[in-house]
Amino acid sequence: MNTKELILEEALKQFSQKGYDGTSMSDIAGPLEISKAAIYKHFESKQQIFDEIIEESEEKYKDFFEKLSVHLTNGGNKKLNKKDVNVYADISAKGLCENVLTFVRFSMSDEYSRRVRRMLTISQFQSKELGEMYTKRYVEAMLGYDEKLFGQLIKAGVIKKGEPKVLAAMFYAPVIMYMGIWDREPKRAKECERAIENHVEQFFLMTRNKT
Amino acid sequence: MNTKELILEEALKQFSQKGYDGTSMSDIAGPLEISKAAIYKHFESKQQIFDEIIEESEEKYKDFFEKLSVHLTNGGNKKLNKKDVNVYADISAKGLCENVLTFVRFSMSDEYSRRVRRMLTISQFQSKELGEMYTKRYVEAMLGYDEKLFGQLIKAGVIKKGEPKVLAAMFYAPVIMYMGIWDREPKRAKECERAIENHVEQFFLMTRNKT
DNA sequence: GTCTATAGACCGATAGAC
DNA sequence: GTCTATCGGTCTATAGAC
Repeated sequence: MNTKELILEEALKQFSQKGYDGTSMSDIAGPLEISKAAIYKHFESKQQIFDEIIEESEEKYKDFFEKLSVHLTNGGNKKLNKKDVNVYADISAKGLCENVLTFVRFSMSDEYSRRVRRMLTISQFQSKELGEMYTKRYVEAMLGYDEKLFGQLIKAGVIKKGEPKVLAAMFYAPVIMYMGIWDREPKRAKECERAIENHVEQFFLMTRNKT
Repeated sequence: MNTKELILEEALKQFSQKGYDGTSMSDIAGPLEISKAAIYKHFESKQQIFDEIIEESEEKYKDFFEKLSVHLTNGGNKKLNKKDVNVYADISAKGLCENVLTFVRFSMSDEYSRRVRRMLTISQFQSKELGEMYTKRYVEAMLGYDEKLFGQLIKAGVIKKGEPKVLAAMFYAPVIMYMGIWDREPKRAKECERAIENHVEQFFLMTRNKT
């Protein structure tokens, strides 16, 4: 790994722990055992380091989310005959659960994801752009995905009637909530993981139509 | 208002916007048109200002939440005969809605509450204590309250069966989620308020037993 | 309890040698 | 592309006059 990438990695680590203002150039240079001056051969300013971290994370996030959403985009564009509906819908219901659990497990175990999320959490009020980015990434992306899928599941009669948007919030918001506790209090990781699994399971028991 | 209180007020304003490290003593002294040195006649250090804000907010928070929870503590200890159950439960269901909407409206319109919540949001990873305080105040307090009430509503047969804890999360987590968007993007206030009202309404349509 | 002045440390960023 | 040395500025906090 070259020096520039090492700087980005260390800066993210520091920013996510102590925030932008709480992190000095020495804090970044120190653990890498280089001088502050060396950093300025790779970046114009401290702000530029922050900006590049955000930019890089945006690309990685998009890649991850595209892969995660593959099933939906397939299903959404396909016209189904009546025989297919139940099979497809059943897969979608299971897919929804697996999907959100995959998202949670990756988001909470991957150190890079955790650091970016922490950094954005403590920087969300720094600018309009960062606030909007936070909402899009950690709220609306999954919420919009779930909303579409719930729309399909309702049509297919797999789950009881309801507004897809409300259902999506009832399904996904508790997941965000427990991830927040998990981030703030890592010792409660197991408890939060179980709570999320239990929530996902109970949600489908409660909303699923008996057939 | 005396100088010490003015300093606490201005410091909270600054901390909630720019964070602890992003706020200097000059930032606090400037708007009050006093010198930095004057602040040190009232506080030993910048950290002490922060600590006193937290301490003061804890008291105010407890007072507010006690008042909000009055109905529950009455109902929880009272033994009800069968005739009372339906009346009481119906009041509780309405009370739950009114309760959470009162909480939301106050939390989002009161400038002091907004500032404390913003400050804690961007400080939640600074220490174990602040992280735990955030969870208790903005997640577990209401969640625990709702859980107890859902337990009663299930017993009374007002709403369909389900784990009270899961129901409480499905009810309250979307509220937190929309409050988060509201805080980050104030121009979406109306949209978030409507979303919360709609969620609360739909939730009871979906979970209520037909009698 | 307020001020001006300043100590002393640290900040982000640069100059110039190698 | 790394270093040492340093610049100009800001930081928290204090000293001492009024």
